[in-house]
Amino acid sequence: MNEADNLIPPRSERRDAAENRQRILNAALRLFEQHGVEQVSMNQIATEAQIGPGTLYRRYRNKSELCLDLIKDNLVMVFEDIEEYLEQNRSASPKTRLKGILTLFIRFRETKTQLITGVEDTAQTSRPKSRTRSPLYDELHGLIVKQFDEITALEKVQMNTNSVFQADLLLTALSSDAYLFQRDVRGYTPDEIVEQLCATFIGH
Amino acid sequence: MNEADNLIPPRSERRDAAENRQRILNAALRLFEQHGVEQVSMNQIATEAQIGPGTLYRRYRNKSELCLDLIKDNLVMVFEDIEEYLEQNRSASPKTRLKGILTLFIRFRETKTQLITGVEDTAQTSRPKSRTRSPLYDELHGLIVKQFDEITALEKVQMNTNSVFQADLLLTALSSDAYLFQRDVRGYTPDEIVEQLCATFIGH
DNA sequence: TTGACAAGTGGAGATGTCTCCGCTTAAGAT
DNA sequence: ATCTTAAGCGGAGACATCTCCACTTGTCAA
Repeated sequence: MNEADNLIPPRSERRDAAENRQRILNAALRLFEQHGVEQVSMNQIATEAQIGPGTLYRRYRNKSELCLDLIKDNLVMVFEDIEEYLEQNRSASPKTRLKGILTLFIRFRETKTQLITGVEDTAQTSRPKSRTRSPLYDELHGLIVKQFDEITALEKVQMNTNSVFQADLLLTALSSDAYLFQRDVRGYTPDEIVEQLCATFIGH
Repeated sequence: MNEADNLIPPRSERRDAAENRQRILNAALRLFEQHGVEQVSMNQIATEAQIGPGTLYRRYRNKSELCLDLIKDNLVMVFEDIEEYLEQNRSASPKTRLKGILTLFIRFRETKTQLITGVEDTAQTSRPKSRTRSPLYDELHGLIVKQFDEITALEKVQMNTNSVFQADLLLTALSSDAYLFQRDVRGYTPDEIVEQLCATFIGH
């Protein structure tokens, strides 16, 4: 069960609905593990969960949302880890702390590569033009902006670069597309990618 | 007709095949203009061109390839423009030239936004895992790497950043996803984006 | 011309996404 | 217990991508 869900809606979930939710999650987990996230269709998940396609789509508008639900808990944990790290390294330089954040995030990324790619794949037909990013994106973005701002404040030199822009750029480098390209085609290890990113965004 | 095509294959195209190619291109152009690239399906294009779906897919494995064919000529022109620009600014600093390249490319990008997005959308089912990039990508990438290398050579300070990595990063910022996010959500103008990119990759 | 055959065609159909809507059922009110 | 009702269900079906393969047609050599 997902405790983060019942915070906003005061109305409780119907018992049968809750059961179906579990069936879906279990079925998806099973199929993803067996065949890989990309290879599994919403149809298969519905069949495996023994529900109709309509029921599946009522809860998750597409595979992307389903994947997100499957890593939501882990995502929350990562942010807690990062928060804790920042707590314990309050005295460290912002540059060090930024590197710490990146390392933590990429470590997580590596453990959930397939699901994260699944989350980002919103190649669906009915598009509300998701030009906008998720709240999760915004949270990580905010953390990074903060580090950039502290770096800028520390060094007298007035950077004429915008922290928000830089953070966006840094985060697109962590998207599945860009990240896996660097790792699998360019052949960098995760640590080397962190290294390169730090070198790019915070000189030497 | 597309003169760039007949360079490699010595075997000529059958007459009826050439005609169908034209029908496809014309139909696609018409429908794209009328409804927008995203809204048009391969089926619609086949119908409009009065050919079977199989014939369409024989020539273009997906909409992405079709879009690429539709801008290939323009793409070649952009590279010629860039080449010419570099020619005429041989004496300028590499930083200036890099900015020139970016400006030229983004200007082109703005004129073909929809088609470029269409090219990048490879959300198809049969994936040979297109982790690799196109030759077009590689060409632009090479140009940018060259500028970076010249910048590094000029300044005594040994950058511990890899030009290849930096060029990749710069180019992901020019992908539809990232670029349109900056333009439409963050609200930057094309020129401001160039400005930010320059500020990020080549200090002040 | 004609024959052979590679190249090309088209549409049926497998599979997938996603919606619509009539039917069912859990849950609070009476 | 029963009634009401909104939440939930599920499958038919619209529409999309993409493949397969029996059939057709240009093209080239003889």
